[in-house]
Amino acid sequence: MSRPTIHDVARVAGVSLSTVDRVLNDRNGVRESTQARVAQAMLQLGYERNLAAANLSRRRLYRIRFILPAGSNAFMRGLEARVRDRMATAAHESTVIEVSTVPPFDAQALAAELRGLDAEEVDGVAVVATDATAVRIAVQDLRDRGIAVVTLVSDLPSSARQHFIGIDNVQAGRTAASLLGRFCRWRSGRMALVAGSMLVRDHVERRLGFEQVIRAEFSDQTLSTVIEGLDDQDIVAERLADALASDPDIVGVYSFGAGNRGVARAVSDLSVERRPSVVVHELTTFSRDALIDNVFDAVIHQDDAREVEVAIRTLRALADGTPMDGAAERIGVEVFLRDNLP
Amino acid sequence: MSRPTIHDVARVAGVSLSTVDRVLNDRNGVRESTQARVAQAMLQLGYERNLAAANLSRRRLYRIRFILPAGSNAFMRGLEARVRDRMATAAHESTVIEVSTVPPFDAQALAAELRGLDAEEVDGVAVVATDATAVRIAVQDLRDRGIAVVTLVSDLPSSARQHFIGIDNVQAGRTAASLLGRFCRWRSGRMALVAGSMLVRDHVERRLGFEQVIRAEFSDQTLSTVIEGLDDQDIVAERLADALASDPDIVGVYSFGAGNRGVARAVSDLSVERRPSVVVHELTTFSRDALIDNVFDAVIHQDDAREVEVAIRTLRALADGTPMDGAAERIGVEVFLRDNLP
DNA sequence: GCAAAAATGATGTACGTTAGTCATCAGTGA
DNA sequence: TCACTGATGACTAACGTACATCATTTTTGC
Repeated sequence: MSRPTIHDVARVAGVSLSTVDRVLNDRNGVRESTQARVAQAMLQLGYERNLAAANLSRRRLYRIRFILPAGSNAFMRGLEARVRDRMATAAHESTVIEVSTVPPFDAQALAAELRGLDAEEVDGVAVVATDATAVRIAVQDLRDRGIAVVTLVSDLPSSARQHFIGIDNVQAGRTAASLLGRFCRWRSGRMALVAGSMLVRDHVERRLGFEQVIRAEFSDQTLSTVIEGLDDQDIVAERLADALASDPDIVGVYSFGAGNRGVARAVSDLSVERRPSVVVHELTTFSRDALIDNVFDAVIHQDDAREVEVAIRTLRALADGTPMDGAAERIGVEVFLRDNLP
Repeated sequence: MSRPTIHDVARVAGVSLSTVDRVLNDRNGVRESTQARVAQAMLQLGYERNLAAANLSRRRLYRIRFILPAGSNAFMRGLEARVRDRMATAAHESTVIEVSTVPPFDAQALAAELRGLDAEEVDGVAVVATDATAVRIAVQDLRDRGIAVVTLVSDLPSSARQHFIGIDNVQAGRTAASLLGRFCRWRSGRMALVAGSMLVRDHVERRLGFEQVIRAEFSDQTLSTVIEGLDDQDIVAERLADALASDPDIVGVYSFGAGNRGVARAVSDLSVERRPSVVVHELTTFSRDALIDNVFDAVIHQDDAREVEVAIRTLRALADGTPMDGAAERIGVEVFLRDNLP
């Protein structure tokens, strides 16, 4: 009828409740042979521990820490807002969420923050990683101290982090190229790229993916040099406007850093026939409006609320030792046009 | 420190545990004035009942029934598979999922199935609705008997269902047009539409959305008459091939019913220069491969696994009387190109 | 075959809530 | 003043698990 309990396991294995408990929470002092008998009984009954009851009994709290870069980056501030939104409902699921911010692009500061975490106070960490050896070491150290670690938005490859929750930026760049290539298939010309800073790994990957696809699939399009906008809308506006003025063959623009406002300004000065197709990153109130006004053609997006949700679920599962369905929790590269806006 | 319990509420309100319990589970026999005192104490403490403990105590089971159309429709069979995938893990969350299928497009059969549901056996129903008055009445009847109802994939507007979980098909059609319009912006011509059966509400809506956007935004494109493929790949292949042969101006194809294999066959016979841009619905192993082979340009998709997940969460929340975050649970119109495939 | 050590059992309390029984008390109408 | 009703409190067992303590049994080493 209903699910078997430890009582059933004890009965079937012919041992006492205490022994089942000892096996289940692997305390010492149980003979191998009886352990096997208990395990066998569990298997036979299909016993699975009732997590709700267990957590109630041991007053378990999942203590999760988000570590995000400080600063004015709109995406990060949005992400932080999503985390804070989630804190209230997390309480109902006996999880406590804390957020801390560290100076952006500062590996030492991040590593120090990670080192400061205490296993007595934190079960798991979701961190927007800065790619550096100091950080890798700090992550390994956290794991050694029994703290679960997932990277969020920016990965830290070949480190001890247990999962990465974010989009594949090469794929994002490829997707942008796939869109722009099709948008401009029947009027070949040049594609302009607007980067934030090419020092950021994510941006390098996006560019890489973009160029891969343009070269392989849309070889009648050429690539112009990359405009570095430094994530500043005024610089973006100026440099992109210059490029568009001096090169009338630009038929597509892919901007993969911040500074969407600058892109919009540069583009909307042009007459409609001369306007390039434009693909940018991150859906915000601004980029949304720009889509509706037909200034942008498409926006590549990652769902920050979902990333937060998945991070929490993943860290809880890691704390419980529960398996996770990786496929279901995957964060995809989303495409928004003016007509499928949420 | 930790969350307040009913004990705290009792102490603050100056009443016994029993009385708090009476108020909480609104049993009768509590004076208005004391009810108010208890309510006040809860407010003051920010008390929120521990659902896990409550459910443990009352051995609550969430019993959820999915009702899907039978038949060979690939999307529905995929959906059913997702539901069955979810059944195992649902057990850990004290929810029991059942599935039943009814003859497709048969309002009477669906209504009868709904009528047969007993509130003693089911807490909530997720139903792929067939749009008919008999079904509306049956839904109202379910609600009257205290059973929660959500519609899945196909809505039943102006009925008593509490939520709709699925995509907006007008939006899906608009999105397809937005894509195809941009894909073909620099070579105007004719857009071919391939429907399943125009008797299905979803298909009507998709066509509507598509035509809206083409007319309003891409007025240099014309629309050819709709090809009815009857969700049969052979018919689709034949009729679409005919249309393409007789009308060399077809630059775009939007297929919004089943029969993707037929579309692929008709299109891939053409030389590359004459090939139209193609947008179809639903990501499957087949449409996935067709994207990779550049036979299809884009696939409009709804995430069935997510729909199942959201349906379960929604029905549980309805059973608990817990509020739901509608925005977070929204099902969006997804766009897949060959480069952002999962 | 004995003592020591290891393994197991028995039992109780707790987690926060539900749900029941029974006793008590204040207020009501007659 | 009596009997009655409605409101309230006190107490208990349960849900499935964790964890601690102490008693008892079995196994080991010699």
